[in-house]
Amino acid sequence: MDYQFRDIEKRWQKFWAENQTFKVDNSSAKPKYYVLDMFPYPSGAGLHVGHPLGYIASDIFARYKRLKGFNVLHPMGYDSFGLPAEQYAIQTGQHPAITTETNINRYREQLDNLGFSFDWSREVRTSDPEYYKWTQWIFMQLFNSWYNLESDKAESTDELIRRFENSGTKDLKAVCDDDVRTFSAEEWKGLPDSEKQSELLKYRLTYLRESTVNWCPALGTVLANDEVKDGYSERGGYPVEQKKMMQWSMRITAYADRLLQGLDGIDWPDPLKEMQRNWIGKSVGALVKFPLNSGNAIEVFTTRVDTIYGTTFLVLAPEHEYVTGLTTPEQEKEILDYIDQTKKKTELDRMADTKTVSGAFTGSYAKHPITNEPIPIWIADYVLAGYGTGAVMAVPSGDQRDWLFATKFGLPIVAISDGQTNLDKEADPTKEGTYINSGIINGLNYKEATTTLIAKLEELGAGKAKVNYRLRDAIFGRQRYWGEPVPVYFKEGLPYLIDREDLPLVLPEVDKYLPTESGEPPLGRAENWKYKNELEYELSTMPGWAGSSWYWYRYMASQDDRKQDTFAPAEAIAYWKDVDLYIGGSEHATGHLLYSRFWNKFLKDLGHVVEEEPFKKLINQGMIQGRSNFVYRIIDEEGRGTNKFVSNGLKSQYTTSALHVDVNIVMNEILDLEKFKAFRPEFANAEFILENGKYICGVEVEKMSKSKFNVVSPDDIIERFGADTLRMYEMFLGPLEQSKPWNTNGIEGVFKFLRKFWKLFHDDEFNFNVSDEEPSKAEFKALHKIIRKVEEDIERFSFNTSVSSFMICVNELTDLKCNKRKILQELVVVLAPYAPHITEELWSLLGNSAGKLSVAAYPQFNPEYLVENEFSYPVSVNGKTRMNLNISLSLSQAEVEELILANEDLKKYLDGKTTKKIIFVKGKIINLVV
RNA sequence: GCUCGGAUGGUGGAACUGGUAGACACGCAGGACUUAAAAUCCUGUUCGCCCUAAAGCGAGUGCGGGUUCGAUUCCCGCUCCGAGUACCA
Repeated sequence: MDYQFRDIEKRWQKFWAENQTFKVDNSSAKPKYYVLDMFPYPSGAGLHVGHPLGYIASDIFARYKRLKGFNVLHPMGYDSFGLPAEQYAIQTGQHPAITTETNINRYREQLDNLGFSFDWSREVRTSDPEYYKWTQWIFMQLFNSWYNLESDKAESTDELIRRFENSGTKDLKAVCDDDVRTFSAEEWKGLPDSEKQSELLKYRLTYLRESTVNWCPALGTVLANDEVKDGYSERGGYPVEQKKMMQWSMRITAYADRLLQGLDGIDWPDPLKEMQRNWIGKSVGALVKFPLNSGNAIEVFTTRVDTIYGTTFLVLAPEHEYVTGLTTPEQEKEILDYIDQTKKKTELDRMADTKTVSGAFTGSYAKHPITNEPIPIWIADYVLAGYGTGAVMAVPSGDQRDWLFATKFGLPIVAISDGQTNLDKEADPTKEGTYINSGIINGLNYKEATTTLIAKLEELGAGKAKVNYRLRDAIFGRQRYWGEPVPVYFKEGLPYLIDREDLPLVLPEVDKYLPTESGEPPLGRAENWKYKNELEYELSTMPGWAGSSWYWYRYMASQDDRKQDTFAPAEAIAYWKDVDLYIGGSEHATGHLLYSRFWNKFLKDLGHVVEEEPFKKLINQGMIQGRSNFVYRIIDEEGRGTNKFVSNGLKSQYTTSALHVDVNIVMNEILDLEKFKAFRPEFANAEFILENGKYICGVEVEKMSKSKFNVVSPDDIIERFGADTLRMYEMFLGPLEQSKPWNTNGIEGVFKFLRKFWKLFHDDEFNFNVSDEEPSKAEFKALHKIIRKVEEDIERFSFNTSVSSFMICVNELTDLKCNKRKILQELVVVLAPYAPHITEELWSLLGNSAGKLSVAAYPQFNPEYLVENEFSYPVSVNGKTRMNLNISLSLSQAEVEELILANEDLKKYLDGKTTKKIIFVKGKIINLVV
């Protein structure tokens, strides 16, 4: 029979499901390998052809590793809490759980059609109470932990309380809020319980605090920094403003340094690591206090404490809390005007306008901490309230922004190093040279000066070394419905954890998915929803990233394991350890991938998991963009659309308007006219101006979306060509990491390849016909070339080149008319990860036991079949290739040279010149230098 | 501005540590089979010049330089495209 892909694929998908072919055990004599995909949010639109790209790659890799003798964990699940289902619920009143369930079923069907080797018995859904029970449990662990800087890890708050009881805050080194109190053991013991609790909250790794947050009025919720892009919400694109609110936060800053350190040891793409480094934004410097007459001091952060003698003014952010107190009556109008002016600027204005220098003088002075000289205090919007201390010491000779400011306002610019040049034109931040005009550091170099100054400032009590991070603690509450309830209740205004036995705290039913009339989050609508029937629960839910920050551990728990009272049994974690290969998009660089590393480190500190980093190797698959097709409708003189359409190549002769046309009725830019008339019935009688008898469409790359008619569904492709073709074609498109527009042109090449492959096993009448004869040398060579090539390609994730190589191999075997079992059976195994259905079918036709292909042994590469004793050398003269010569590979350089110089054909290229030198690289090239 | 990535035929792309640039596939052109179409198969296909053809000559991997016997690959300078990020003190 001809290659009946529809029948073959359905049959094997059913077989795998019924036999649980890909179910994996938590113990095995084989080495483990964990291949993970970033799990999808099940959106209502279903999968388009771009989504499975990464899944196909990971599935090929997982199947390959199985053949290579690994026990492979390859699971899939759904990140099923999130905004779209809730927005839909607001519009329609339908419970998000129902929408989510429908979408998941649709996703599952589409994924199944692609023939993935997932172990579905381990599926997770973040919105399932049996799953989010453990998300809540982790939240409780964070609540009950603090970060001990001495041991450099998280520890239980019980331990902290014990310390307070024994020695108060003496010698305590902890990551905590700025406003913690110092107290003795006695003082601690004397505190009322409520004050103890409110003090402890300042140390907890998840805490409630009044802070400035990103508030999105349209979504009615706060957002984390990574959910805001250019002042708009990432989801929906609504404006975001700053607002002070009481909010749950995660003390991720405690892990800033470990998050940075950990990047060095993991195999991730460099751009992604760089993004995380920038996001964490570590800068090493010093905190310096400039005393005020009032007895207070202005604290600044600087990375260049060595330039302190060059400080000629201080600049505060307009929002700085001291501004009002420092403004003198004479300057009051100017300052108020300036603050007013900056307030009017939106975030976007401020970003766009970085050229204009502006500011205002407060009229007050601070004292230089070392020289005691008066330093004028200015305000300017180039200093940001949210970074460092919101104040800087301005050193115009060393910092370009300070230089511009000083030049504009006529403030002095003092050189501080003999290495500085051109100070009349610009600042010179050099660290070369020795210091001048710099008191105690005159004559010293950069390193000496820094050490000396820090020691001096510490002695004076005026400063200390300090590492500053750009990373902020992550806001953890969302004023939304469709998320995990926070397992917290309130008593006298203070938060307390619910009992562990009460987990999961199930999301209550509400009448509407909107805030209450008094502005409370939707959970405020739940009736009779009280802890122990009397105490208020927290009404915020957790953000989208909560459930995805630990999900890879839940996959380690088998269905049986999930009956136990743990998120994953210790033995399972000890066996699977971490993810060996993680494939997903780079858009999660500063969100999911950072939070996951944070929670992983935290769970490691508490001894629940074994590895410091969760994802050993990570690959970002490229985004598949849409590729839109257009038809051109001719516009008449009155500007109205006519019933005529002109082909792309002739459109310049007319006035036209471009209309999107469904890409699925266009092949190689040629429009199927009959299908077009069916697609747009109002143009059923349209006339078409053709070129060469064809209507050629225009092309543009855009985002894939329904409104642009450029969505290509995997279901349609599978119906026409089969899943094996789709899998191989997606790989064939180009390097995995590269973004590219989807283009179905060319898929037939892959389909033809699979048919050709099928034909190797069949005679002209399509009878199965495989011979047991001994293969020829050429046949062995073709096979072993592909064995080696595919192995090399998979190891370096170059899937597109292996598809080409398969084509070459099958072309060669077709030319050789090879139908030898010894060759074909091994080829079936090598191709199996890419095209699992057709290979399963042929594997069983070859008489092997059904379904065992996925654990067959990967063929052993034998280099002997590739040994050549002759090579056709390109012979070039002065680097220009002139001819090819077959020469035995056993000859020495001297023998080859002799042969070359004796060659008559070559003489005409030498043009009578003498050969100066012969370059001979064995098996590569011969080059004559004349 | 800074950081990172990229630029190769009509198209997607290949060339892994410097060694025959354009593999593989699409498209296109021509041909075979067929009453015809579809399917399949065969031939050609970087560009330019010369040419009935065979063959030959020249240019060629964004641009300009450099290193080298030899550069798509390494170095320096630039242009354009994409991503991230931003008065970060």
